[in-house]
Amino acid sequence: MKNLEIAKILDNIADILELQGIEFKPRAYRNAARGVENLAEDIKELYEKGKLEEIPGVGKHIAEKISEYIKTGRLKYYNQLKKKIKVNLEELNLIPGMGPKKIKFLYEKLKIKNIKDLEKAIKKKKLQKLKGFGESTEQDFLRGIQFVKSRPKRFLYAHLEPIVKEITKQFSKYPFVKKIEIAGSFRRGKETIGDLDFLVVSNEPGKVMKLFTALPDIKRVLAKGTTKSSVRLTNGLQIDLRVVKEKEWGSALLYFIGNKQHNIAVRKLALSKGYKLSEYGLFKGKKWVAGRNEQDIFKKLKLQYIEPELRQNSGEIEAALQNKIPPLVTVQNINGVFHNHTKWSDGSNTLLEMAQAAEAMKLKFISFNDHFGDITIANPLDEKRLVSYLKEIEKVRKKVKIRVFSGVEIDILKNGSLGLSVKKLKQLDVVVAAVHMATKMSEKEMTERVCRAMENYPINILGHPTNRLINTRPPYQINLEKVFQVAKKNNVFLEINAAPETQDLSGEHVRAALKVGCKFSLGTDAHDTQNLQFYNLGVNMARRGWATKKDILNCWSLPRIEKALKK
DNA sequence: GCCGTTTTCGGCCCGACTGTTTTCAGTCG
Repeated sequence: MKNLEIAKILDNIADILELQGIEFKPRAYRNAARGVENLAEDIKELYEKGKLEEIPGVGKHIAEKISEYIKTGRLKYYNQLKKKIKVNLEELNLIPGMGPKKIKFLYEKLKIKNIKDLEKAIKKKKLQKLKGFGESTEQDFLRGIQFVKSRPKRFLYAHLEPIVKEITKQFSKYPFVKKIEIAGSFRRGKETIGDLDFLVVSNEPGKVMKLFTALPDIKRVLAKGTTKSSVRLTNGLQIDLRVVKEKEWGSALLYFIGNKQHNIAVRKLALSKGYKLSEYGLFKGKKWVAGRNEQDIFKKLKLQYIEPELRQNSGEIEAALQNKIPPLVTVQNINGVFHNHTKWSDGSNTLLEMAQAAEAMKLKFISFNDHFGDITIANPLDEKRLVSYLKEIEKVRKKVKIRVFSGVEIDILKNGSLGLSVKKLKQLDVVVAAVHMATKMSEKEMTERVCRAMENYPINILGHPTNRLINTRPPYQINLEKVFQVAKKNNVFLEINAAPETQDLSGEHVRAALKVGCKFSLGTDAHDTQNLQFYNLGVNMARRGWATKKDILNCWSLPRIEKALKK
């Protein structure tokens, strides 16, 4: 898919136009970039159908440019723009506090083209002599350069969850903190988080600011205002906190949860209905009409309530206008978890310990799927050990009150076959099949490999369908559209793998698969008892993909699950 | 360059914070 590639080019064009001081056009290109980015389908298909102008933000001229790029692999307009500018925009833009105006000014005055030039100029104290710049600007940029060079990757949701809970708990203790909630991408349940955004209601914002800027592990206070401050922790994490009045809570939450594109779209909708929306409330002229809670604002705008996970301006507003937002699956809907490992392969707890942990978590079932096959690094089961494994599971069943499913996570081999016969696979409750090795195939080969397995073996669940590892390993090349269709046809549940660094399928993929009519299974892929708790991450992905409890196997009743697993 | 329940022309989300100023431009979210 060229979607992201094209979105990036449109963004770059916007950057260059902005640098040239052109107004509004950059915004048009950015809107188009967001439209392309949010597409659920391959842009090439739209191009072939002549439907590029149906993309939000794409009109006649941008459609022509996209066509040219798809057709020829090049874009004249973009190349000409790039020739005109001499600076490394992308690089300089990364520095906090550096924007198009300053980049242009610094190039005109000091011929600064990139970070290296900037560093040199600062060392020679050249910047502070310029109008509008000073010594502290120099220091800010220097720190910014350091930050860019040692830039932390985006944080995993699971790694920030304890910090979010701790800060919320600590702040709630103080009587001057009436309310505190997390907003931003964390609240939207994204798999990775850039920074944390907290929202607080208090009559004494000064005290809150003081408390906030005195958090432990702060490396630097980035901004300290009367109602809004930012800090950076020693681990590189930025945290923003804003204090609002009780009356503004709803409008502020809406604003702070975002995302930005969603906010802009809602504000535009408000405008079209004669209102003005900001973090301070919904206004008719100068009159405040709503803002105490989010529901009031949605009601005034004649919108169905939109769950935070859906807020990214990818159709949720249109759906809410027609009351078509489905009831999203919740953590409480999850009755049990699939795809768990034990000491029998590469896990670190016994079958019994894992089952007891699941029972203690009030789950109604657990499914054991230790590795089977050639993945030697994971100490896989073979046919002989599988017999003992199943006997052991039988013993565990007598010691816990929850349903214990037997099964394996079996490798999908290079040619699309599995290392166990159809007959033996049918004796297992739950067969998870997944690709683990020989992952560097072409898209066509990989797609055929996975589809062939689903067509020829009694597979219940296709494990981690793209095999990505966030921040570490890209997904393998595979035509998911095709995989979804074959999965649907063969009644294979698609896994939403909930392991913190996996979270595969992603929300976007879940949504695409739902459109095909697929069903899902939430797998914890736990390798110890601690990891069992992370099924909420899978729920995040499911919710971001618009899934309801009807779409997720884990939410069904046990008799219905057993029936669905029959091969 | 895009878009339309007042518009095919004339708008384009909105406000806080910072640094360098003395009233504001630039950046950020």
